[in-house]
Amino acid sequence: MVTKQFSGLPEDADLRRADSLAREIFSDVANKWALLIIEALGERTLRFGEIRDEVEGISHKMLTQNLRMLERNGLVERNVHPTVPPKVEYTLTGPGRGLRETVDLMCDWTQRHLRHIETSRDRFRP
Amino acid sequence: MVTKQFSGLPEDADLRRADSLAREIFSDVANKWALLIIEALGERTLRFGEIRDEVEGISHKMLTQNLRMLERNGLVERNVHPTVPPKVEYTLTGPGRGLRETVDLMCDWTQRHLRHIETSRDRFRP
DNA sequence: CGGAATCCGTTACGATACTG
DNA sequence: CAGTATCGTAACGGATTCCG
Repeated sequence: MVTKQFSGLPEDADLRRADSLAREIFSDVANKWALLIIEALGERTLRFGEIRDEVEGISHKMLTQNLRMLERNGLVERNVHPTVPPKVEYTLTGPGRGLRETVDLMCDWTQRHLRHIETSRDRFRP
Repeated sequence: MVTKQFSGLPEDADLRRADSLAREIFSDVANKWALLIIEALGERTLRFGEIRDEVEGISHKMLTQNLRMLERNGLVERNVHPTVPPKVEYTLTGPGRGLRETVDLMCDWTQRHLRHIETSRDRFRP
């Protein structure tokens, strides 16, 4: 994606734009908290507090921050119920579920290689 | 993966260990630079400088740092040729190539949703 | 050329407190 | 309950320099 080389020609202008957009999105999405939130949501609709309970170790602040980012990119849908106390629900959108599939695979990969990585770490001498 | 709830029973001890190990690995791997390096390597063997040229925007420091981390986790193999000037080559290991497949999918996903995300961003009012 | 170490500004992040 | 704001600290990350 990001590894293309461009000439100075004006025709490349939109290619450059697409490429830097791709990089932006990738940077947004390729981070620990975002991926764990997406994984936690899965096919379900969860409230703010429920996500916080699922994603262990995440702080209130990081959760809101990442949820806003995911919403901005159209990967999660935010539904506010005007009740008191407030109830806010989050759901993955179509594209969000698509991304989730790749995160699933990454989690599977992690599980499959726990042992290999553990022993590799033990062997590793800087 | 990370979303399990444990009781206080001693039998859960190794489950906890595996879980926290999984989290560690996930945190290592789910970051922008690591994934871009893995993507850049692909099936090829590349020298340090070649990777730096492929992964645009990465600094000398971030590259060495992430390569060390990937090596420690057994995802890349590092080969030093004792010449002068030195020549150091990096290749994905088996597990590394496995992870790369999931990164490929994530890159594909990014490309497929460029437009959707772009318009979602335009619409988004905080 | 690749790597380590240094300096230093920027961001990430947690803790806390306050609002509707 | 969810969100915003503020503050302090720790980690990130870039630029630079020196070494094999």
